[in-house]
Amino acid sequence: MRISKLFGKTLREVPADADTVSHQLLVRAGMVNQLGAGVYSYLPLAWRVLKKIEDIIRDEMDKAGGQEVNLPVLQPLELWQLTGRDKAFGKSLFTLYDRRERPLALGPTHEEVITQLVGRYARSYRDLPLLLYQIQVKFRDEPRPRGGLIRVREFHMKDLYSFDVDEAGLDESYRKMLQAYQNIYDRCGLPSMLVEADSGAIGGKDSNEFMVIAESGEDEIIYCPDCKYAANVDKAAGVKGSIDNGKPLPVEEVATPGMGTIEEVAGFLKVPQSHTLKAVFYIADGEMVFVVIRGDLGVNEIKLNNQLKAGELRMATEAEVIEAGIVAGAASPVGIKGFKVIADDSVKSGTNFVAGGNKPDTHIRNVNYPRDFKADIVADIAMARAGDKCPECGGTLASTHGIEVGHVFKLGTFLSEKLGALFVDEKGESHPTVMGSYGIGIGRLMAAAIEQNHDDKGIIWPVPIAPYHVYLCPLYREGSEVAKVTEKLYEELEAAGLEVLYDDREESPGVKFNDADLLGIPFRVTISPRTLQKDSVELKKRSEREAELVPLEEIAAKLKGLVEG
RNA sequence: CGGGGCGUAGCGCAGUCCGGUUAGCGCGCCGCGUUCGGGACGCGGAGGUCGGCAGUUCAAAUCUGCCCGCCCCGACCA
Repeated sequence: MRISKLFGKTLREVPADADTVSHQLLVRAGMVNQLGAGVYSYLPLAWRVLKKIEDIIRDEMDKAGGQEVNLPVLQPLELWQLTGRDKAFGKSLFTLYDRRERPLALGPTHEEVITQLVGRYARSYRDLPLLLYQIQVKFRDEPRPRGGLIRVREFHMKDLYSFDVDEAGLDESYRKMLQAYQNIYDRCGLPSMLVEADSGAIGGKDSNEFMVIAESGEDEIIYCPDCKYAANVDKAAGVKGSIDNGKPLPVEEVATPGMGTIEEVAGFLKVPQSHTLKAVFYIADGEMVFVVIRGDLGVNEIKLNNQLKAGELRMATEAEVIEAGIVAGAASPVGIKGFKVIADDSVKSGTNFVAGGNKPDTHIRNVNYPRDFKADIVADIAMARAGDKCPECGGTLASTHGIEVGHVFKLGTFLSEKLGALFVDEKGESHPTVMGSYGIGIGRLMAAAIEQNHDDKGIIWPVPIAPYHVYLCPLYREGSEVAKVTEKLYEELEAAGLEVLYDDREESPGVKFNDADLLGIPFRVTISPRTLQKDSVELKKRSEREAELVPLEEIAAKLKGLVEG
């Protein structure tokens, strides 16, 4: 490809509304253009990268036994109402009406469609297992698109769905997909991390995410440096450690004038925050919920809602708390009545806690569970943090940030039951298929690759997903052979099967080199009167500082070797 | 949806507070010439509903109201 003909233009200045590195570089390189919030056009260079990623994914899906299909984006809303997931997705579901006023959704994912489809065709255990996938556009009306391609409203996704006769089959399909995903990230040159995850709106039981570690990542990951344990903070279960406060003592009221927050109370009474219990209030589907947790810990709302299973969960406002007759600043589970009480299991981690007195300016010492208060539910609802102990090996947990580039779910049978994806077993009995679902965001993967591979000059593409292999860069001089030799070399390289971006513009060397760096093509070949004096060209890897001179007749073979790695 | 910021040429910005000539600057773009190993230079040129609508005024990019869009921080997810 000759740059003079390439659609797209590099920018010298950083676009004002991009502050994520990958976003800035994609725009500066002339690869993407924003149309609206979370909606982008992909120019030729970006599209080549996306296609390369897709090809790698396709290859791995096919190797794992997947069959590619293509499902409708336009889906009757009715189908979503059948599974109740129209509510789970809520406003993220793009809906529209056809000319007969019938409601439709733009597919945010395709479980409903494919489950119904499989129910029609796979009627026997002999038809299973099935692994069906597609690479196609998805629509999600995200509350807040951000970070360029990191989080968008229209995006390309590979989604695969597995259908098995039983749990053991699902486990096997799931295992195959984990391996295939690992292969995909490896082949894209991206180090990925497998973490435990919450299943969110998709639903289901086990769930894992693949993360690419990056500063700009939206997700916090809690992991153990000593073993394999790693989980999204939404899901992570840190061991909280116990608080040794001696044998349970009788409760004792203490005056705490003006002390409202845990910090103030603990400081005033000269006890660590971990020796206190705090009360936090939520509204779950309109009902006040009283949450108790050790003073040094934070509530993980996702874990909390996994206990409550509320449609809408939010913190109560101060007004709501007061209206409920709760003494803000000194609220306590001790003696409280008329609320659903959920306690974090940290209430069992020690003795003789300080808790609120349910009277203004009053706290109580020596509160012990379950002697002094009861809870409707006691479960882990705390936010795990670095420094907690690993639930697997007891090591000390650490935390980092990551970009979620893949998410897999063991769905089970709740969708196949609702949508009638049933099969008949050897005995002639009918059962719902056991499902799994597996997604990779293609554009996000590209953005993650840039986040992971760049420097202050631009992108540094891993070879397998680079838009072109070679940046052919002649430095013209009147009366020299450069133009002629370059044209010949261009043909030779292309004939050798290399993908060449040929900078045939009459620009100064600085402009060409800077564009080469910005675009991040892995190998730059410079031809100038100087190199031709030695019948050579200059070869520079984008990932390295130094260049080397390579004889003209060897360069094609050399590049071929480098690209094929 | 809550909080913060922004909207003037393809991109980056000034001008707006304090209304007043043909609305500027840099980059990029077009033409000619000189340059050429890390974003060269000269000369000439094209390009703008000042986000939109309404209002105030002799006069609005500038003041007022309403609306729209975009970015960032929080609750959601590939």
